[in-house]
Amino acid sequence: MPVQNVDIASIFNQMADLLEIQDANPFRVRAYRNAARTISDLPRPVGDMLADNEDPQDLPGIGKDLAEKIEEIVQTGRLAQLDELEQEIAPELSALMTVEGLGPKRVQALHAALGIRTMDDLQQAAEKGAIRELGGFGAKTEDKIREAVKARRDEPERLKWILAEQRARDMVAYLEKAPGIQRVEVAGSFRRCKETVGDLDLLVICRKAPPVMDHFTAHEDVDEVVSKGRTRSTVVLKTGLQVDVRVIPKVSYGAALHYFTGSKAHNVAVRKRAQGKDLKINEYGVFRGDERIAGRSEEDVYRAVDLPYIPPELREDRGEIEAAGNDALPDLITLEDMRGDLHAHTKVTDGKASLEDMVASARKQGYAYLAITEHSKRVTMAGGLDAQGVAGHIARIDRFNQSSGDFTVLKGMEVDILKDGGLDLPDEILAQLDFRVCSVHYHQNLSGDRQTERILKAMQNPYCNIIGHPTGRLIGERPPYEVDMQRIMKAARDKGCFLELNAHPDRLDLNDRHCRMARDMEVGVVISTDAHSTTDLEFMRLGVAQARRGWLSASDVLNTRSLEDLLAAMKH
DNA sequence: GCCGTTTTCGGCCCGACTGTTTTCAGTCG
Repeated sequence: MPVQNVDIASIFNQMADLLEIQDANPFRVRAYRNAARTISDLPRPVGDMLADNEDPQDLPGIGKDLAEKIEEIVQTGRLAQLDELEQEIAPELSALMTVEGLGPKRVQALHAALGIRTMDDLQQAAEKGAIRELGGFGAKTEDKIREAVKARRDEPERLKWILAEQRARDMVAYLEKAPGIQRVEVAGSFRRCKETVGDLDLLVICRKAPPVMDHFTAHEDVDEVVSKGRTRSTVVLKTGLQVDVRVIPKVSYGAALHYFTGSKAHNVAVRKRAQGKDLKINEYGVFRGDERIAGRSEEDVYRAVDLPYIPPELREDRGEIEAAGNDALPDLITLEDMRGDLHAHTKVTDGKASLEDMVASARKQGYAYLAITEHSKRVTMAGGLDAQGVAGHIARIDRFNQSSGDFTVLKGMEVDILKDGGLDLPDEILAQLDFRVCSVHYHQNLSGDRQTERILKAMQNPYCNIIGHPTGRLIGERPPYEVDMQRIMKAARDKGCFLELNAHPDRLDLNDRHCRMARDMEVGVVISTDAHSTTDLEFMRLGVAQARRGWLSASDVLNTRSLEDLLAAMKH
């Protein structure tokens, strides 16, 4: 089993945890954490990069030492220095730091004074009342630790973005009813449109803060008030979702929005840039000495450090600051750029709506075309079509298009990629369609090599236009297939095949890094919703958000083009 | 441990809230 990037990242994070407990140089600790983040952000396995003679030292935050450690991990699967460190410090201690309110110092203190190593030790000590006796700890801290250990057992998953959106809307509507409220905005990873959201960060402009804080913490769904201050409060809802509210003055609005939108890594990089110009950035503004020189809008903040506005979706410290500095930010795709949807089902197979209703919904989206891509016969559970079924499908759409005016329904199929890489319908049938989306549905747990070969084989077929949901992952439920995306993309580019960004909220597959990779490798992307109902077509906005996170412009995405250009591009 | 448009050494982002501290350390984001 080759070493995955997550394995390297996890070893570096473990190093950071243990060094931190050991009270090592905090910047050294940070170096390990930064490296872990860099590695897990990479679109392809580090092992492959090494095999291709790429130097890890070219990566940001990776120097000579860490590059050697990476090589060691790739070759041996372990890091000798971590093994040594684990002789000095009990490795289980790092897990204790995941308890809310426990950081390296307290974990070390608990270990030294009470011999606490495991979560069970911690719980027992808290129940016995042993912790409150320790210097620096008290009754309240002990209570919090006891509660935190308990709460940790059923820690909530990160919410899919679309669910976070619902919660955010509810909370914004509630806060808008607070006395003296002037403006409420959602920041954080939600605003950056990350595929999952861990907590909600809400910013508030109001006349007086205390009544807003009272209103907020009195919400009927609040399970626990974690903290409540003059300008900042945190609660946990009964659903387990954490919500932070911060009250900010108007003159600081832009600086605060920037600050609380993050990502943390992006903010650190921007503040560092500010330092170089003798400026200081915090959530209240941009300061030269004591003088506030910017902060009312985010544009002001960026302008103060000589940068153009950077859209939230790009703020991950993945090169956007450098690109902005060089005036090389991508002109990001928008929902308005989309001219049609290329993956949808009707009730002929497993969809819920008729062709007519799907078209009506697509027209409402402002589209010029919609592809109906029914399942093929192998997907029996969905009532997939055989050759005869496809003939009926084609006839139905031809008939519909005769009276559809300026709107066109495209004849597509979602063709199953069989275990051996063959397609689930004969070529002479496939030839009668406008285009084909080819997807893996079964045998999802083949080895990485076999899965990759399978998809490459499918792409050999001249009728394969689009690879549907290329990694098969279901967010939070099913991991991606083990495919070598580098090879898939290379082949897609060579064969003029497109990769789907499936916009369904459970999938969002390609992910953001894959989109970025497609852009860099000049592979065409389509954004499709895989709609099974009329309302599913609205998932397009999630797909577009993901594409923006992956730096895609309209020109990178096939279904921003006119029908003529689209069909021409499919012929290869 | 990384890094360099004043640097190969000496820096490394910044502030709110809490609890136990009587002036601040720890944690968090």
